[in-house]
Amino acid sequence: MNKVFKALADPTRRRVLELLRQRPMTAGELSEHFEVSKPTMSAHFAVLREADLVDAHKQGVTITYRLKLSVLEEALLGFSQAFGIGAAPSADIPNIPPKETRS
Amino acid sequence: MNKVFKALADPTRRRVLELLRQRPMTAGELSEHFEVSKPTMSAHFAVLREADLVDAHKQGVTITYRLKLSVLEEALLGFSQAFGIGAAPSADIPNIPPKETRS
DNA sequence: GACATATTTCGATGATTAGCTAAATATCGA
DNA sequence: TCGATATTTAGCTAATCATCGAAATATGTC
Repeated sequence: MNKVFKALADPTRRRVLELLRQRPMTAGELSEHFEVSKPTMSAHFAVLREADLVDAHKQGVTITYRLKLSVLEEALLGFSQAFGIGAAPSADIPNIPPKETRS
Repeated sequence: MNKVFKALADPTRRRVLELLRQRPMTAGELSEHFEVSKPTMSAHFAVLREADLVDAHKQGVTITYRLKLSVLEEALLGFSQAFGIGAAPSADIPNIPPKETRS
């Protein structure tokens, strides 16, 4: 789960995931959406793979990346529920009323 | 939103947020839960403030940090919804006053 | 086999980050 | 005012990170 959050920390990688939400795409196809070099994109893909957020499927000379939505979902939902955010079985977690002060 | 994800990328900071989920705590009180130095913790607090995930309320010599749940919620839920995850919006989460830490 | 294509690995670089100790700042109580 | 306490700022180091160009790897085509 730490790796997932580390992976989500970079805007490029979050954008890659959003692109993959629509359909699987090849590395080159994904790269076209960004202005960074292909080695850099490749490194981003490696981080996403390492976090198990995508899987890579090689067909011939191309590599197709596919979003592993369940992994993203589990991490995000799991974390959210620890805070009582989102769809959650009503947990007995006390919350603090907002107060909006700053020094 | 980028700052929020950057802030969430560090396990210490995620843990701080989870501690603050229960009740507001002072910087020193929070620091006791970790094995890093206080200046290091102070830097983590600064990142969380910068991401607007907490706010700081100075009372006398101590500074009390409080989780801004709505900001966390908005970021997490917003991102989740881009993926169709965790569709259900947070119902009523009971707002229970903090355990009195005598001032 | 030679060549083009898709992608990764290598090696380097500059930026950011987490960590530390020491020092500064601010507040409180005597 | 002095000393204790809480927290931050300053200055530093080591590690991690995003990025690049060049080279390597693998595949398909002629």
